[in-house]
Amino acid sequence: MPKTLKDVAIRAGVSRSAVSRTFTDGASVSDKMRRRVQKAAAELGYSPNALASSLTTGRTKLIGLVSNNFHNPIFLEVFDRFTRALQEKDLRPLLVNLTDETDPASSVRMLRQYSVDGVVVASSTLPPGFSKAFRDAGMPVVHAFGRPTSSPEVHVVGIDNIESGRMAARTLIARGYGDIGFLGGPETATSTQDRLHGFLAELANCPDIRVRHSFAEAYSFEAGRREMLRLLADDPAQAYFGGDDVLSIGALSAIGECNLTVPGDIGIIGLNDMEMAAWQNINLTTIRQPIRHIVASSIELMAEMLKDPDRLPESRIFACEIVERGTLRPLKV
Amino acid sequence: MPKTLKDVAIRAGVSRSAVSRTFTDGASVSDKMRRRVQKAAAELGYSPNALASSLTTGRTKLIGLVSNNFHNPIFLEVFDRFTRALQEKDLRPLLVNLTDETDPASSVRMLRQYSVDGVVVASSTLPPGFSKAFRDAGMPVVHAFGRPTSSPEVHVVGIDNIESGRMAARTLIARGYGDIGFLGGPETATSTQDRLHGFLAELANCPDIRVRHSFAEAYSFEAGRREMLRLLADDPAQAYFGGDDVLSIGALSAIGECNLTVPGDIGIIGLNDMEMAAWQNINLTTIRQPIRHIVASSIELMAEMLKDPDRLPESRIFACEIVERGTLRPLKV
DNA sequence: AAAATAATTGCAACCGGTTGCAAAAGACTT
DNA sequence: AAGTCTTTTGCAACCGGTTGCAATTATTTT
Repeated sequence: MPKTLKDVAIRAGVSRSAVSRTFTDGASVSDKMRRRVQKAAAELGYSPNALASSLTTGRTKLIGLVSNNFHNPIFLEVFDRFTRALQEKDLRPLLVNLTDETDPASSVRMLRQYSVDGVVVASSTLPPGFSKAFRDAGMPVVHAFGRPTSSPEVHVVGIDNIESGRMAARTLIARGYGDIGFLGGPETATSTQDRLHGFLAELANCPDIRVRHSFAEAYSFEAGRREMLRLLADDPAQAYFGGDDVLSIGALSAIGECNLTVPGDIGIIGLNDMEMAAWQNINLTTIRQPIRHIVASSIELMAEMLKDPDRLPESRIFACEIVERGTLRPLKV
Repeated sequence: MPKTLKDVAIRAGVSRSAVSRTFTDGASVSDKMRRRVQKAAAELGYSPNALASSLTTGRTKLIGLVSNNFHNPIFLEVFDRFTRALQEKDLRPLLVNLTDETDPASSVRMLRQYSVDGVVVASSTLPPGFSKAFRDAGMPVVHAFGRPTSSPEVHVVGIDNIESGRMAARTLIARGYGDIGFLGGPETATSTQDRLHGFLAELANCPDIRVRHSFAEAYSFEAGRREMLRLLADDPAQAYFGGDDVLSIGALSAIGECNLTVPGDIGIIGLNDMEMAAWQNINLTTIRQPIRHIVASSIELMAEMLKDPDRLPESRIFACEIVERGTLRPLKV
């Protein structure tokens, strides 16, 4: 049913190459020819088949967007930004939802079958080896929200989680808390590990502050809530650094359920600054992760890779900042 | 770099057709041949190019997943379900984020260029004509969360919004509210219109109940909050049917900001029953939209269309149910 | 106005697969 | 062992485009 190059060529009474050329920019076509072809194409309602052309050009403009974070509301923002950024660059997101069952090899195979031009992995919980699998299969990869290192094996864009852990610790120290907890996300996530590491390192200078840490099973409301309930049942700390915002909101809920107040009885600081954190009935003090910059930079990097696939892997690190709201006691003066 | 059919053929010492046949099921190949080819393929790390094959078979297994709801957290659940359901059926979601700027024609063109096998439109706010544009371009379409009608022009899967409006009204009546408001989503959305219609129809039987209605600009926290603040500033009703859950949560926030209590001073009932509605610190009474069934049914329908593209358009309507939580006063006994 | 140069066009091969058809190979009869 | 019926295999054309190359046409130069 859909019209082809040939149909247009016949209608315009020219060669197929001529038609092809009017639809590929940079090709040599006279204005007269172009107009003639465009007229015929318009009459037929022709639009070129991107997949067929990919066969010869070797480019599909398809980008695999791979994530396992379909339960953290912040990722709706992330997907929104990624899809828009890709669309603006005339690229198309082929979405891959990594469930617990999917094995890495099969998603690699799948994306290869569709000859995606590149892969964006968006996750702070996937093991680092994961994105390497794509690279090893010869695809340009950018790991957004990954763990930046000084000698990265794939491109990584994200924040310095160690530093953000320190930042959280400093914030809590400055507010005079003497008994502080780290309520982390899943223990296996690099983001959790790094944040804890920085957190403890900063507090190592403060021998008079009591510090403990534990982990929730996921970056989720329910996991945060459950872990906080557990903590509350037995001698909780005065303030916690929650693994991320949604987890912290779960913790807030737990605190409320126990009829304790925030920040009166317990303080919380989250991480991400998702839209919800600013909701007036949540009003979470948090560390802002500059999502828009991370996404924009990831896509920019991807665009660079498409031009030069041999570009050396690089880490791009963005700074975080404290967003002061209502879940920590005020700064001591 | 990636290996081709030909490479495998040479390595196995057979014809290209033979290789092709071992990778298409239902083709005639002897076991001996199949094993031989598979061995060669494995040695080379070959995997067939889905796009090239789509050229001759006319099927890409690509499904356009089109939405404009990238700001409503419920859609993360929706995307999660859709992507998984598609993956299970060996279909790939090509995500299209409809922003205010994108015109329908361009997304139609885009999806045609990628020869998607079908299009799933997931939105309760898009005008009905939108999905028709895809159908007119010859693609199988399912509009999930659309407006079901008795003579649909495309397949529609969703709830009966008129009935859900009635259900909300009945619920509020049963609780003895004498002054009731409809705090709708965007006025142009079919879902808003239908819900209001049902709501008013049901209340038409109760002349002694005062009824008013107004609209928020979007199904969003901020829009709900703003509209509720406006309403609170001047003689608010006793209870409201909020356009959807996020919007209702925004309204709850506004109520809290004015130091009023829920359900003491004002009652709220939402619609959707998104995960967040069950969060203990929100605890929103709402009408559950059976998302999982809507999604599953949409994909099922899409699969049917792929088999029989001439299938007549049908509406599939799912029932909603009240989820009783803490934002309405208890039922009178 | 002829020669030299540049821009445009069509031919034909190719991208990586699939598939109808006829030839070749196997399996079964008798 | 020859003859018949199936199954398997390869050939070659095709899917809808792109592109190097040579031929053609237009433009400039002298």
